[in-house]
Amino acid sequence: MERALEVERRLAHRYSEASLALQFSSPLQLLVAVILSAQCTDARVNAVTPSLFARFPRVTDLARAPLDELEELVHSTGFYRNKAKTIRACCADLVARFAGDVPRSLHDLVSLPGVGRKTANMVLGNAYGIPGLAVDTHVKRVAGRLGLTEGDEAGDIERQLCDLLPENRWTAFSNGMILFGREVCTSRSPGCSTCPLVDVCVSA
DNA sequence: CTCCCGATAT
DNA sequence: ATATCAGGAG
Repeated sequence: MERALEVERRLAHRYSEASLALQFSSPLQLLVAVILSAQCTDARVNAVTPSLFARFPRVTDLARAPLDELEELVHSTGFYRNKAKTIRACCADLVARFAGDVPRSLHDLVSLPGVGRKTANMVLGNAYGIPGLAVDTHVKRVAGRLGLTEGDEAGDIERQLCDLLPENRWTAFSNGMILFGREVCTSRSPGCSTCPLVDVCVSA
């Protein structure tokens, strides 16, 4: 399947190597930002994280943060009760089991409350430079339309895509697919008229 | 499979 | 009005 490599090459040309719309300045901040990004735009997350991290700068602060205060700070991202609870529980777990550090393995990351494969791979790739291919709603949709993957299950799609690409391209690929899915191949409209991938797409 | 849930584009 | 948004837990 040469098409996957061609798609990756064009996405890499279109976007810078580690292009990510979420703002963060540490692995912990990225972890929290990705938890907040569930069913929410990155712009909305970026609007709340500065005040969140100003109020609770350290992992120990987040681990002991009053729930109602946390809920208020993340309210506009939706699912705010779950997210507040999850962030606090996750940070408490980081303190209890990992000396307050964000782990560098998929196994450990996924063991944290509120952290699934998508969040774990995002942190591995973008905070640590460890190969990780995050499959979110955009990657799932765009890869399916391009004809790179079959099926609808995220874990399945992750495996298929990882098989098609070298490890050192996994993170850039998923970052690029996500931005591309936001800008061009959106859920509402594939945008084929201005798509730079029409010639390698089975759905165009 | 359902629930969590506000903000935005269409 | 409604579909969708960098998901994960029970």
